Amino acid sequence: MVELTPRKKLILKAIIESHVQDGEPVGSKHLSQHPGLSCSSATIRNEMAELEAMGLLEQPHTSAGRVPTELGYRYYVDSLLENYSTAAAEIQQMSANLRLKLGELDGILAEASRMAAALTNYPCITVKAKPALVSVAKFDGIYVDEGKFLLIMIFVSGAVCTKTIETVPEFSPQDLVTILHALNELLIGKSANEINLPLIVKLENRAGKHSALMRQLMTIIYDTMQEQGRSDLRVEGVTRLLQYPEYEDIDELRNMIALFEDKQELLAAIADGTATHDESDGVQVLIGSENSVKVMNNSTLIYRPVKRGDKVIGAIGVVGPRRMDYAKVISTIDRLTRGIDSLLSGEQPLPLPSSDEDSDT
Amino acid sequence: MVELTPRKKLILKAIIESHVQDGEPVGSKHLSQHPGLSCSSATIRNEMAELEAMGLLEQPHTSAGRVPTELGYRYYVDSLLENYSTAAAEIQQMSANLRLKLGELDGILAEASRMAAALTNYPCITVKAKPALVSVAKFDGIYVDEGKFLLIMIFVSGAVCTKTIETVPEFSPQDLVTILHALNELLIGKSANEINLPLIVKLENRAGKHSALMRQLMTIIYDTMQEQGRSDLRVEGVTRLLQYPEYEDIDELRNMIALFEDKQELLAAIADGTATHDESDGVQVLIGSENSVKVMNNSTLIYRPVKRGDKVIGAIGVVGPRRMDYAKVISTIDRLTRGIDSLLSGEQPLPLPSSDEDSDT
DNA sequence: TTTAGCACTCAAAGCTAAAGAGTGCTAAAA
DNA sequence: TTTTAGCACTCTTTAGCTTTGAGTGCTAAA
Repeated sequence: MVELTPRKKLILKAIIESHVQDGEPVGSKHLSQHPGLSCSSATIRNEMAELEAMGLLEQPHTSAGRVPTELGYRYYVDSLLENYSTAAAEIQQMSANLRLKLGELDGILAEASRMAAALTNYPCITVKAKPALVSVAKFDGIYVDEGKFLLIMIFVSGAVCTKTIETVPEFSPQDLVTILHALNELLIGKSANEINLPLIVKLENRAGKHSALMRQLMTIIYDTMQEQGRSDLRVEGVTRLLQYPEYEDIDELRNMIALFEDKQELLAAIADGTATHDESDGVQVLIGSENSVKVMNNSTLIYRPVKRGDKVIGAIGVVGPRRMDYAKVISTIDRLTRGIDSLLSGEQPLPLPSSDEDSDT
Repeated sequence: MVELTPRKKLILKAIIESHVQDGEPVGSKHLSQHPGLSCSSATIRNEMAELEAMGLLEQPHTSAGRVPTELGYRYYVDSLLENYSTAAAEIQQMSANLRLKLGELDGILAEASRMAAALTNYPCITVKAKPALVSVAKFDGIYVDEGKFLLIMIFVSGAVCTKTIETVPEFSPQDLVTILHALNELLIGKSANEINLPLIVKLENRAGKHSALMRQLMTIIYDTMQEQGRSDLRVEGVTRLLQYPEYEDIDELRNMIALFEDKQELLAAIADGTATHDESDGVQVLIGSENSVKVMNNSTLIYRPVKRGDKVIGAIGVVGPRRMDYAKVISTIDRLTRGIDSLLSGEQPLPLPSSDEDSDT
């Protein structure tokens, strides 16, 4: 993209910011009152015509003002948008909640999702990456009550899962020890699809009179392992879309929601974006058709991977209309995910880089 | 409500069922073709006029067909609706999932909610009642890894909660034993608001060099107890409302969603309904203004309490337009909640009463 | 290079007329 | 006494038409 003259930059920026605020096309007269632009509407019309010729603006129809194109937004995000900063206080306050959830990735992602949605006022999506390999490092158990115990699975990934199991009252603490012994001896290090019939039979034999319980446990363990191994995508706060006139058309809304429910496509879009766009470390901004999903041609997806050490273990992002408050969203996602990165790496305080004057909420 | 003549009953039923299906007002001509009604449209017009005089029907405007009033639906549900029955197979199949979640009330409700929403195609709400008293019966723990352990809280209600705690690597299994000892000695049987400063100080002293950890644990334990003690309302599948033309008006939809997000009002409505309506054991049907929430004047709320033994521990319900497939929804909620009742009481198989010819889906 | 002026375009809003669905009433038929 | 056919009437919906006004592009002068 060629350099623009300073005035063109100013005009483009003003148009985008005005449009982001009220969603209306921006006319030359309105723009001529912008402080910092001391020229007549006619001059601005000329400039706008040129910006349109470059593909940065467009008109919904001849007698309307200008609206940024996808390319316009892209230029804005890449070249015109500096020093975004969020209300650091908000994040800091909420990060306390995050730290409480430490140790459970699911919990962290869920909490972060809620935070991101609340801060940006757009629906938030979280992705949990598929772990390379799922197997249990250790089984443990706690006898709770007559015939009721807690099965604890500690995975090699460090994740911990617990399931409450209810069985017959005759089931004794000693029986639990026996069963845990068997599980630890035969299932450690096995992946879900290595659990085959001979293995199950062997385990049932070890369980003696509680072989029925053992079979039930196998189902539960198998399901839990499957669940651990699945990549997972969640959407939080879909209903926030209702606020934006872009989705007042009920069909647009329905399409979007169908997309959220399908999940596969969204996952693909994110994988896509991560692969193709610049350094896959920073915040990714996919505007309109830049992401491959047709339904999202009028929407923007902004997200950033979450890492533990240097391994990507998920992503957190936000979906909204193309007309989006990019500064705010990018900054929020950036802070939030960086905060999680460092939490996960064990650094204690959530870092709040640089000095912060709050942006508007 | 006075008895209607058989023909009037037939007409009312036909009108409601036709209207439920397509949402359009029903005209006399259309109705005269109904098999079972062998009279002219003029006769039907006379009957309809009388039904309207009784307050069972109304006209959106002079030149439109008739639409059931709230009272009309009420009469239909009370007097005209017999032998509803669901696709039993569907429920049976899904009940397997339910049984897997046994032991965690939250899990059961969540699963049931998903089932109800899927079966009826309306948003489903679940309520967890506020338990009379929350206190921990026993603390337990499992040392997972260097400085990482699982804290297990067994509540007197039988609920079990686990939290993964990450602390300093120096933290040894022996330290865990010490801490559990202290917790069990000082916190058993205490309710959340009995945890005061002297108690905390005592606990921190017991923790020795890990007093910071102990303080962190107190926060977590306190929060968990609070959470256990809260009554809780969740809504699943809000977006299903989009299917129904009643909510095509975006404001109607917004109001509804705001209602779901507020929760207090909905809780009140349910408490209300349980208190005022017939035997509080069966399925409750609150049509339009019968529930006190103004926003729901055009909607219906159908729910039934869930019990363990004879104690109400929650409720599961469905929200949709007044024009609702009452037969199907009532039957689904009834089966589902009865199934859960008996699961919770420890009876093994999910009972599927009576012979079932499937109704349409 | 900038600006004022002016003719032109086109969506949005309002207005009118025609179409159509459904009713209530009356009078005749069963 | 009940049912039915006929008819005038009401009122929404739809389509087409006009008006309004915002915003533009172009031209010519500053």
